[in-house]
Order: sequence, then structure tokens, then C-alpha cells
Amino acid sequence: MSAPAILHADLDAFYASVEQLLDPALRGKPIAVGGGVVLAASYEAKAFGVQSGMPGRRARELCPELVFVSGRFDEYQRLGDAAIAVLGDFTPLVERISIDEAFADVTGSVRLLGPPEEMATRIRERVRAELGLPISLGVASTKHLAKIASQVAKPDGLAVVRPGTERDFLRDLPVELIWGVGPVTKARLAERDIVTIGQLAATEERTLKRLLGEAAGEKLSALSANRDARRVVTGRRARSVGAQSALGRKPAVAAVCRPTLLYLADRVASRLRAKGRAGRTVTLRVRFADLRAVTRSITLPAAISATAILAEVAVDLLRAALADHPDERTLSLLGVSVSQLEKNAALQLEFPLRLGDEKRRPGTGKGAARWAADRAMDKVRARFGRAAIGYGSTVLGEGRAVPDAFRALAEREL
DNA sequence: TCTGGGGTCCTAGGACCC
DNA sequence: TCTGGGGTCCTAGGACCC
Repeated sequence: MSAPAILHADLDAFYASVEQLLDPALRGKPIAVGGGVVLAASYEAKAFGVQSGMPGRRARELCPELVFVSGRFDEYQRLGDAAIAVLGDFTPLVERISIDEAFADVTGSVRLLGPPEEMATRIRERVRAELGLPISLGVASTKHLAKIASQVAKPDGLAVVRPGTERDFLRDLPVELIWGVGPVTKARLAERDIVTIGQLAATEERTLKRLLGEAAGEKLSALSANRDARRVVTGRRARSVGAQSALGRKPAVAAVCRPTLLYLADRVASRLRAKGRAGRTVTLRVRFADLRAVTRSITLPAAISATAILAEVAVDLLRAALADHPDERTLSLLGVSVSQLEKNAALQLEFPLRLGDEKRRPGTGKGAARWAADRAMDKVRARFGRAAIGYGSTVLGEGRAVPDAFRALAEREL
């Protein structure tokens, strides 16, 4: 077997590129997808400093001629899938990271399809010819290097790190190009005058562990010295499911909290049911007016996926969180997530509704009735769409910052 | 110039068990 | 009885990524 050959593919300014593809009038112009918040910006807009996550007002200040488009989320999904599928024509070992990004291990395809660099070139040509989209590729012997290479290649480029040149390639790059080094770690390293990956590699692992913790120290020590043993993994499954909503500034009263938690619980629980999964740990996230966030969680004796039960647990957790913060009476965000996922959704039929309740037989009692009601609602939605029937969605449906269709794009495969 | 939503992984302390 | 050590689970918080 020849040297490992890993590709990392990354569609450039993906949502914005799709909009410019579908509407030629937008090409060459600074555009942003979104409105209240910038969900994505074209390269022309980025040149003005416009970034995703930025408030729309701020973006307009930076770039007065910025064109806002509302977003065609079904097209993003379709084209993202199609681009990743091109990788699948070169190897079955494709690990999708997000809607617009994936790793591919082409080591086993070299003999049949040629050098990895040629495969990368053909992938870029095909995505351009068949889909009309720019895509950047990195080619290297590890995931870490391939990912950095694709960032270096952007926009619309190809970068190859040849076997044997890895350490040279890394030496003068800034530490923040390492996957997992963000602002905090960067600052902590800078205090020790560690700025480049070469300097990081020259630092004792002991020192890094003391500075950054056991796991982070070990990881950075390995990555900086080009010891990346991670394999490309197909079919990764989500380990948690969540939903959250920014509220602006809302009083912490039942009239606000209950419908919001019901809506969030419904989003989470219906996703779980659709995949025949359920989870034992429920985590509630609260952010107060000052943007300080706290979480409260509980691990249940059995996994759940019924909307009403999840909502009740979330309400209880919120009560506990508010009791611990009696001064905070204004909320800016609520979130609900479920983890410790299990395969069997039917387990919840035996879950007692209240602590101390006796065990119910499967198929009887309130839990079963609620589950059956949820299933019936799921079926109506499958035929007529999500808005046809529901709990809190109509309460919050209008005026929220981000459309449900965008939320769905960020969801991970369960 | 603190801004949206969906995620992953790590740490640290406490409870509990052997 | 006291002391020590190891392991697992749970909870809360935090850094980071797309």
C-alpha cells in the first residue's frame, strides 16, 4: 500500500455561491444570505469585513451596497449533497463534516484512478462543470494536513502537501490554523511566545499539558509534530440532539417559557422519533439578559422521545435554574437538548411520568397515550408539512431570527 | 464591538462501588 | 477502624467547530 492519501473538500462561501449560481445578476456583487443576521457572505462581501453571524445592520454599515437575499435552503441541501456525492465516485471512505465540507480517504483508489492530486483536480473540475460551484481541495497524508491545505487553497484552489514535506509545510503557519485552537488557546500559547506551529512542535508535551490540560496538550503536541492518526470515518452518528431559540429580551414568566420550551421540545423529540431514537439525559440551557449562560441537566432512568414528557422535564429544569439565580428575571435564550441516545424508542413507554410513579406496562397509561398522539401528529406533518399541526410553533413561528429551514441544514444525521 | 443555531469533546468535583 | 487507590457515572461549565 502506498502512502496514505487524504482529501479535504470545502465548498467556497457555499450559500452565497449557490445564490450567485441561481441568479446571474448577483454574480460579482457583495451579497449576504439572511436578514437580521448574516448566515453567509460572498467573497465580494467578505472583502468589506462582512462575516457570518454578524448582525445585518452592522454588515450594511461595513458594505452599503450589500445585497441581502433570503435564502433557498432546499437548494443548499441538494447542491451540497451533489458535491459530496462526487467524492463518493472516487472512494467509499467519505466522512461528511457539514453541509459543505468532507474528508475522503483515496489511498485505496490510487492504483485504479491515479495520483491523489489528479483525483483532486478532477473532483474540482466536475463540481464546477456539473454543479457550477467553486470548491477548494487539500491533499495530504493526514486529515489534519488536508484540512489546513484546503484552507490555504481557498478560494477555488488546490493545495498539495507532498509526503515528507509535512513538517516544513507546518513550521511557519500560525497555531490557530490547527483544528481545535481558538481564541483562548491561541492567547494562552501567545503568553509563552508560542505563535507558530513550528514553535508548538518544539515545546515539551509536559509543558503543553500543564498549560492546556491533559487532552488538549496531547493533541496539540501530536498535531504540531505531524502525528495525526485519525482515520476517515464513514456513517458517524450524532451523540446529541438539540434546539435553541434566541428571545431578544423576555421576562422569565410562564407565558413566555412554556410555549417556547414546548416548541423546542417538539423540534427535538420529533427528530428523535423520526429516527427511532430516544435519549436519557435532558439539558436545558438558559442565557440571561447579560448573556451569561447556565445549564441544568438530568439523567433519567430510561430514554424518552415524547414531546410532552421532554417539555415537562425542561420546565422542571428551568424552574431549578431560575431558583438558583433569583436576581435574573430576563431571558435572552432558551435551549433544550437530549443526549445519551439509545436506539430503542419504545423504551419510553415504560418511563414513569413522575418520580415515584410505579412502572407502567408498555402500551398503557399516559406515557403511551402521549407517544401515540405524537406519532399521529408526525404522520400528519409528513403528509402536509410541519406547520399543519403542532404545539408551540405557531406561537413563535413569526418573527424569529432564523427560519426553520436553516435550522434543518445544521442538523446532524441521527 | 457579543451575534444565530446545531453540534463535539474535555475538565473537575462529588457520589458511589470495589 | 483508618487509609489508600482505581473506576464509573452524573452534573455544570467551557472551548471550539461549521
